[in-house]
Amino acid sequence: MIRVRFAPSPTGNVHVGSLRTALYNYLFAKQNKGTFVLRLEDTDRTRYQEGSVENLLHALYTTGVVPDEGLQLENGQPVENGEYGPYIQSERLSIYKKYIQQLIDEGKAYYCFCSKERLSRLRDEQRAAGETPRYDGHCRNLTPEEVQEKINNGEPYVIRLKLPENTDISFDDVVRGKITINTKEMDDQVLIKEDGFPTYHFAVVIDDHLMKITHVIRGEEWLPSTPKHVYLYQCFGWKPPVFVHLSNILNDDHKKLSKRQGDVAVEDFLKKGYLPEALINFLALLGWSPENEQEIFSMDELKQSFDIHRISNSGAVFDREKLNWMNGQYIKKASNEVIVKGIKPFIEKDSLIHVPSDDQKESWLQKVAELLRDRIDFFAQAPEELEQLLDDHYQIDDSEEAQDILHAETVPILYHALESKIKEADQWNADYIQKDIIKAIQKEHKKEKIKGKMLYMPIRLILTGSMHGPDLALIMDVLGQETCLERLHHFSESLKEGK
RNA sequence: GGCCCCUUGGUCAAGCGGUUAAGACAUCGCCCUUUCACGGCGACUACGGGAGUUCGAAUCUCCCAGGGGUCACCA
Repeated sequence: MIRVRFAPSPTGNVHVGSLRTALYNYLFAKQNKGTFVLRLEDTDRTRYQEGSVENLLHALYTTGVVPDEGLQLENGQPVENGEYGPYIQSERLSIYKKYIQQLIDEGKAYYCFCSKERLSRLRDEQRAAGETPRYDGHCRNLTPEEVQEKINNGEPYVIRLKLPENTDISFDDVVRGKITINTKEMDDQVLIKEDGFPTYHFAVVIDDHLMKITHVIRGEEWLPSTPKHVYLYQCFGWKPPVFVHLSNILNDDHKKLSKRQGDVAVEDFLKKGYLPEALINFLALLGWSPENEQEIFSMDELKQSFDIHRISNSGAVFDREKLNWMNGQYIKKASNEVIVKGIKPFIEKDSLIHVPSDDQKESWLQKVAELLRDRIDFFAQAPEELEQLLDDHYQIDDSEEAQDILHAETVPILYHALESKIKEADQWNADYIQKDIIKAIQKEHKKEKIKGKMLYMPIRLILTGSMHGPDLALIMDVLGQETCLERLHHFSESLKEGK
């Protein structure tokens, strides 16, 4: 039975890199009918940030990376479910206590009373001497009596792992292969901190074992410390899990993806109007590739195709352009409801866009959604795409080409025809506008040769101010009968003033 | 600096000893179209360097270079 886990710290928003790690765990579990556990690693109380658990759960649930066990959401509230709990490390202190005692009794861990000041001085000296900073083993060989005395005196202490000297420790990583590191290169890692909390290195081993985790899929920053974890498994006589270390997601400059260069939190992308499905699809392909050439994957398809053996071993640059393209693909295929829901808040927030009153709002939004679906990559782009069309203070393109079109001799004829057609229109929809207004004008003015570019372009310029834009009938529909007339008159006024 | 990992076009990447070295994004061009967008077609660009092994190497080995990660009582 496959059991995997995602074990973040509650230190803020969920990074897209973390989401990818969670996703890979989730996909691997699902395709093997396994269990995806969510555990909270909150052993550093100083870094805890209010609201991060809610944020975490929200990100996971809206993207569909839903845990089967551990921390879950029920009626909008975080709860813990499962038989291997608690799933929050700060609630497991007594468990760690039991296992650390075993290590001490067996001489595999020891008390250390060195002050942080001494340690820091030691590191500085070592660094200055060009050495790798390491603990010098000062407290490694204290007698039980000495230890007891110091404890009785109330001296603060930590508990360190007693590493064997000059011993190779190896393990197999699914994406990297066999990795061997000698204990000479390792430190007597602190297992229990002065405050009694375990460090990550200790808690992760105890919890993964107790929770029967079979595969540890995590970021590559853990690769160098994995031998410590492997050694701990050996100390307890436990079978280590299979390790899968994922390469980092990088910025354009090939540094670790960071806040400096734009959004990195899942929430940021959701807020900008990226679809969760698209984000998941994009992240899945960032570091994993399918056997065939498929690009667009639903979550179900990912569950089918995902393969931990096809995870790539080099860092991947987070290409926002490609994310945009992919999200655009999802928007094109989305239902009108999804698009309306997505664009609505952005449009309502934009003061330049005149949104019709409530009774017409919904149908208007439907039309706008149809107009935008092929034109935006994510919903936050909706306003800028609409502004040039719907802003009351729009300016008519003053380029030579545009002005030439507007001053063609057929324009006055076209103007009057258009005005009367709009006035007498007894209905208003794209179909009617196309057939009974635009095409009708073309038919009725064959002899003046009002057709093609000289038909569409002046109307477009007069009504939108721009030579570019969506299908004319669609725009006029969205603009509305009244606004079209207003703009028509506004144009004729400006013409009179200009002359 | 020590240790570990990585290295195919600008980006994501396929490739597992013999290929014209896929595909996608981006870029550019053409087509479609009233315009823009969408879509279609096409072009452009890649095996970090050097030694081996081999009849043959992007694929195997070694060295070098570059990049990244890590060296906390943070995860």
